[in-house]
Amino acid sequence: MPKLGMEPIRREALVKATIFEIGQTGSLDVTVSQIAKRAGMSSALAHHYFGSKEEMFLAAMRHVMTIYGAEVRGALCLAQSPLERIEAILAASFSAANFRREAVGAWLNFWVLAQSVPEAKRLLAVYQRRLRSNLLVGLRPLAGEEAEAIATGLGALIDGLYLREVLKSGPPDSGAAVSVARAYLAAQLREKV
Amino acid sequence: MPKLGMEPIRREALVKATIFEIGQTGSLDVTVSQIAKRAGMSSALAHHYFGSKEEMFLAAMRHVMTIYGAEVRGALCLAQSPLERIEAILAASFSAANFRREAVGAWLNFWVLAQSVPEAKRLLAVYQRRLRSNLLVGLRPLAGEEAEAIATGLGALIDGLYLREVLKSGPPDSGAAVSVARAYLAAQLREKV
DNA sequence: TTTTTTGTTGATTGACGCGTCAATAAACTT
DNA sequence: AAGTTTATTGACGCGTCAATCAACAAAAAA
Repeated sequence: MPKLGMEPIRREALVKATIFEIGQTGSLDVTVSQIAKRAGMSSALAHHYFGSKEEMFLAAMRHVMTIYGAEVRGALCLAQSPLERIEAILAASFSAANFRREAVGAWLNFWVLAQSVPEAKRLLAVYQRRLRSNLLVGLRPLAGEEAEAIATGLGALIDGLYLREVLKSGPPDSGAAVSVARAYLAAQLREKV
Repeated sequence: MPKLGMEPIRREALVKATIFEIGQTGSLDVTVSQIAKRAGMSSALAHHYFGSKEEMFLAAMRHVMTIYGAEVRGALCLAQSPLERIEAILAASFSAANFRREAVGAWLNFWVLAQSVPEAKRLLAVYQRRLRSNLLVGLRPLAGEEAEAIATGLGALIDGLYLREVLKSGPPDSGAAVSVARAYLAAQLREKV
């Protein structure tokens, strides 16, 4: 009994199922049938809405990055000072949400995907530019001309800390990651004076 | 025309071919036939020497990490001072060898593999402990008790910088990566005084 | 010399996956 | 009422792939 206007619903369900299955498997080795089943439809329908599996992956990637972007924006709008802005970004980057199996699987696999799929690389570049720009808004009042260099380091440090927390055995410790990032920042800023 | 003592030769050829193909494809989506062909033998022989594809991946991973370990050791034995030790590690981490397609593909995909294959996770943990320990030898004379914390940050920063250099479009700039790491170090050490 | 061990492969198996297509049916349009 | 668009799926073609096996070749051991 086909109801009209299913497209957005189906697409969203497929995107979420894609992310879930990637997280579950830990790799991009998921079948369209798996995804479709999880989303409650036939694989043919999945192909109807997204032309190919790759399109599903890219849509999932956009979704993950959109969510992360929204989290950061949400945290930023409460920030009152430059330092609070940076703290907000750190908190969002190491939030529990980002350490869920699905998010972890998504990020790690998107890094891999970026190697062979230009569009995936483009999306990652967008994410990095946004993060950098957000950091700079907070850093410029604190560090002036050195803000650029500090932002470069801090951005990389965030990714590296994330990677470490995610790959170590045992539950990730976001507090520790934030502390290290804070220490980096403190050292770089103190140098200013 | 079977010659004796082929096992080590075949295994090495397969390991190198595995790394090459992963780098070429940019993913773990390589077939045993591809690998075997590249290594100049039939896929059946590949299965004969390694029981399964996963074993090939793990052997390849060990190989990549062994190479990297050797590079670091080689650079370290020339180091005369604590600071030179750290510089040596940085140079090795961002060496041209590590930015080859094959090395990049290997590292990124091993991070993904670690999600689902415990042995892969274990190997990565070994690598991280070794890096940390190497850093500490250099850091302790310079930073005393704070060495541990600095090593944690520096280790993560190295991974993060590597990731950034690798994922950006255009050729990687190892000089830039080393500069950022050096700046981090300088800031953390100056704080001491 | 016979036997065993080691090296090697073509062919095969059994399974699985992506993407397509024809067919069905409900909802809108005219 | 007839036609069009949207939603939906079962079946399937065509290809792929990991792993196995039987069989053959050459060196080593007995």
